[in-house]
Amino acid sequence: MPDPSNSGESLLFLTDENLRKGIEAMFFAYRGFTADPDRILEDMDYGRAHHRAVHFINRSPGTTVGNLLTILGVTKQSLNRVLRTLFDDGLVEARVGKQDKRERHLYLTDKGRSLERALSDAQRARMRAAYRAAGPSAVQGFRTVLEAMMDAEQRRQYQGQNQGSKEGT
Amino acid sequence: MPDPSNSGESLLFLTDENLRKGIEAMFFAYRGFTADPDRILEDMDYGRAHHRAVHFINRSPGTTVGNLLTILGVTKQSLNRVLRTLFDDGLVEARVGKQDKRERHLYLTDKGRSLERALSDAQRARMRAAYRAAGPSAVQGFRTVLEAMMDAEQRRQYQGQNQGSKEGT
DNA sequence: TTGGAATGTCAACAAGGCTGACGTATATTA
DNA sequence: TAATATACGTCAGCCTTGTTGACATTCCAA
Repeated sequence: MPDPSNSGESLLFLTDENLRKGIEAMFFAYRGFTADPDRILEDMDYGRAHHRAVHFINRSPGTTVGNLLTILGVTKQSLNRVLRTLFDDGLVEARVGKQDKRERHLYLTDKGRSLERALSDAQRARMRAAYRAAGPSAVQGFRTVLEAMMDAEQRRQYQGQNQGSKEGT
Repeated sequence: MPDPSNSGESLLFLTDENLRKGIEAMFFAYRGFTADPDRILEDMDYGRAHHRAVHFINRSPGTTVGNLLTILGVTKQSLNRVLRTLFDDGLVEARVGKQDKRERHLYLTDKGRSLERALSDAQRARMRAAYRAAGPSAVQGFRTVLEAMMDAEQRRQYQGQNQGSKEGT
């Protein structure tokens, strides 16, 4: 809660001009945000889609294909194309579920972990530089605004790992 | 400058875990950020690329094709495909430069302005809600971190409109 | 046992990136 | 003035990553 006491006083930060600035900040910053991993990826034969898959499999080892579909918000056909190349290249392995044998639980292999490491090192380096330059309280604000910008569904994914449907692994 | 006085004390905000959270926040928030305009666009035959073009032409009326290429960071072939449909549909018009007749200066038509308005209204509404929920100081931090996350080149575009090469219009 | 869920896969398509090559004004410079 | 460089457009072809639709398999649960 942002302090509703100053009604009319400092609502200046809601100016259209300020909002436009925020919009462009998102646009330009997102470019920077993806630039470093993109450079690494284009040397291999991978793209951003592979990065996302690898990231979330690393975050929640043993997650199912269905979970991943929900998080990434793409169709299974699209995800499957990406996963297949990751299987073929030995970066990800799928184990048939013990309880439910229809499910495939996804894990990074050593090779997969090492790619993940390379990608996230690069991305974290930029994030760390930005955090350091901005300072802790700015970071706090950064996270607060981004969180408020998400759809409710995404916010749940972001905050709780996941809660609604199924518990990964 | 973030206050270098607390060395070692509150550097906790630079944790890998915190950075990972920031990374995912960017990912999920960007989805929300583009969701509303995307919904409008898919009803017409346009995509995000059209949105970006329209946005920046609106921001800097009379900007040249070359300027737009720099800002958007795409190839002229890619931009041209988008611009052509915008011309054909009467959303954007190009005027031959007075000083340099090789240049085309881009302007939104009334129709273009009305699409731009619809798109940016939607996007601003979400941004406004996020800003309001987060409060002014969070917004300050949000902008600071995003700015620090940009490449130097993009930061120049973001801050000064543009300075290095050519003055738009 | 039967319906539906979870998954995989084939095929076709579209948007929007990219490269390379070429053409045409127009400007600038030697 | 002639040569070169710039701004822009366009044709052709390629790639990634998204989409829909259809269909098969396996398995859970009522």
